[in-house]
Amino acid sequence: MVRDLATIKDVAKLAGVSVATVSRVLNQSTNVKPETVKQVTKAIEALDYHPNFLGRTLRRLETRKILVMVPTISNQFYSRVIRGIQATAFDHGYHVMLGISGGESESEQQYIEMLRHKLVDGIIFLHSVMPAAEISALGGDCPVVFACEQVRGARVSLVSINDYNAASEATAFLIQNGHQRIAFVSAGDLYASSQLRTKGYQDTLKKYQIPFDAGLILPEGLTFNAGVRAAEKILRMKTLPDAVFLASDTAAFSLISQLRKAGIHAGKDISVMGFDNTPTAEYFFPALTTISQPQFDIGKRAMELLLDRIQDPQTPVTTEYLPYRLEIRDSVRIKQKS
Amino acid sequence: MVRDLATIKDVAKLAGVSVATVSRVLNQSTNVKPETVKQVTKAIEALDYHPNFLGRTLRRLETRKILVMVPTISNQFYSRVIRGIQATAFDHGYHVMLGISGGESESEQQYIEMLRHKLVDGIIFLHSVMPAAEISALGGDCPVVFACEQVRGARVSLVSINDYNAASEATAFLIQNGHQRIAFVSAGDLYASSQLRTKGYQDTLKKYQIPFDAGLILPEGLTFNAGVRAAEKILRMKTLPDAVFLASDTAAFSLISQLRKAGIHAGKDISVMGFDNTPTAEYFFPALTTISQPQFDIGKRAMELLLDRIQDPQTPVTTEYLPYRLEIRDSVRIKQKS
DNA sequence: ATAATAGATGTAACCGATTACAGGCAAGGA
DNA sequence: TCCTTGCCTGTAATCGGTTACATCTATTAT
Repeated sequence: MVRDLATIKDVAKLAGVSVATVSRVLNQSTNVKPETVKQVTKAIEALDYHPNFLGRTLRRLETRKILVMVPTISNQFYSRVIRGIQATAFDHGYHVMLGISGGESESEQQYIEMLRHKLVDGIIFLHSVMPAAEISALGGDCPVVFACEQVRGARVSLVSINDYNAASEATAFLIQNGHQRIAFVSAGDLYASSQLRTKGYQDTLKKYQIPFDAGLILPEGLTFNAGVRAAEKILRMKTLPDAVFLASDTAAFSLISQLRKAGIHAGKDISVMGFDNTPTAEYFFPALTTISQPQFDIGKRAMELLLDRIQDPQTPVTTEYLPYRLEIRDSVRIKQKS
Repeated sequence: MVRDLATIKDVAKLAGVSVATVSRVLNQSTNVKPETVKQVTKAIEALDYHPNFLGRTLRRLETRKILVMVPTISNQFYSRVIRGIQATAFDHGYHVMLGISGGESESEQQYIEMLRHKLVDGIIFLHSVMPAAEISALGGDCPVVFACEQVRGARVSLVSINDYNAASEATAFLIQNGHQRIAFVSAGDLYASSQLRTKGYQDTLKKYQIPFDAGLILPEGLTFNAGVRAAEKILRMKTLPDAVFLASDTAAFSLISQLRKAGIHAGKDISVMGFDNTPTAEYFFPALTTISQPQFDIGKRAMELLLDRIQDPQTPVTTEYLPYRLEIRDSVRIKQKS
């Protein structure tokens, strides 16, 4: 029994007024007699009437919904960012929808279409596969903000940590603690952040005059499977690296696990450095030394920037780097001072 | 520079036909001269026209979008279910939006409002805080399916594992392997699945004539923090339990970690059984013995049921239990046969 | 040759709201 | 008494589509 919802017409009829008057009551227009307001309000309650979003949006061009585009939700990293977005959105009367693109262009386009047609007021990208030019164009037309992940050369606002600096610092930390042969597992050129992290790693090696060995760079990805594959490759190396630096905690977990099966223990026989500080990192064994990103704050700030752009599309494009922190736990051997 | 999108009128004007004809071309109506189709198609391409969702939806009452309502995405458990939903949705030309309710009624209501107003064609609930009566009413009016988590007494379709049987089997497994004092960490009465698991645990103890100790039930929740709290309580017990059975892997991870800090090693000094088989479980140390749910298939099946309901709202309500599996790894001590 | 039929297209109502504009009415000023 | 003013409310256009119905033309049957 699909009971049709009451429309503004039904309310108007019951209250004995025109639809315009009902609409005025709904939108708190001033010029309505208090008596009429009461009539209409009564009718609204009697019919359990709720304004239809579509009709309203079609006119108003405002939905008070925003979309967050993520490539996947398997990576724990995103959950705290999204919480930050959501909390801030909620404070401003906005709702958050999540679009999972799977890193596929077609899927991503469909969600963007929603923005173009005002089914949502804006999008926060946690990742995108679109070319920079397209992103710049979209950002010129619609409220769009990037968080965590940038697309090189795109003219859009960004909230992130400085991936280059963070990776540099992590690498320096490893070197300062006596590690020389440092493998690096990243997502290759898929993610701009990954590229930056790779560059930070390489430049820091150079800075410390450690010869660069291309064989130590393993562009396996950021997933559990990536860590498994990386472990296989590492176990096949003639000499084991002193340390493995991975561009994601997730990959670090499975790598550590696989190495352990081969009798190599992270934190003792080999050092492992992660990236992201996902919720599991502190409970893993050994507790994962990693780069902690202010995920919640990144989300919060991204939402704030998006709200600015929704209010005034001409808001200038900005890039904000938030502070990261090296989270020292047990998976990296520390050189004893003294 | 907000460039307005082309509308159907613009296309009609450029092609020199009426909007009706353009609409017919868009919707592949048969009665259009091939020549005219070509004209219109050319105009559509020239203007880079894409039909506006809102206008269309307002008439058609169909969006080809569905919503998945989750309490949180911090729990890894959901990601594979959602992947199953998404893959199936995609195969049928549907898009998936994710609504994160945070377990809050108000937030949940807003998303339901989207369904009521046809902003989405249906909802798959992975959790709900609504009372059963309300859910039944909603299910009577709109396409709604529950997955993984049920609400007792609600008349809606459900796809899940049999939580009672699964918990019973897990408990029996612990007992058969020599565990007598078995603590149980659950979400209390918050989740129906949690209640069923608790009952399975209790009934199995009785079946094996193990005296029930209410102090061994710890309704801390399913999160990392829940595991930490449970560990604290367990460490304060006069005699340590032989095993801890937790209603979520997530809580199991942090519990194991906290116990280790106190010198108690899961799999050796104490057994730990999880529930869900999240992606991390196999890489954790010790690898987590847990109940594996067919998450992907649950999602897939839920989406299929939802599609049935979207096509024909009168489709009878069903409950489908999918097979679970006890995933035996290293966190539970096994009694040696022989 | 005429009527019936099918095919192609246009007209206009409609979905559910918002809002510019106009009209009605009462109060106040000349 | 008549006109102006302001408050309240209704009419109708509009947003961007879809679609029932009407219209017109060309084809076929009789």
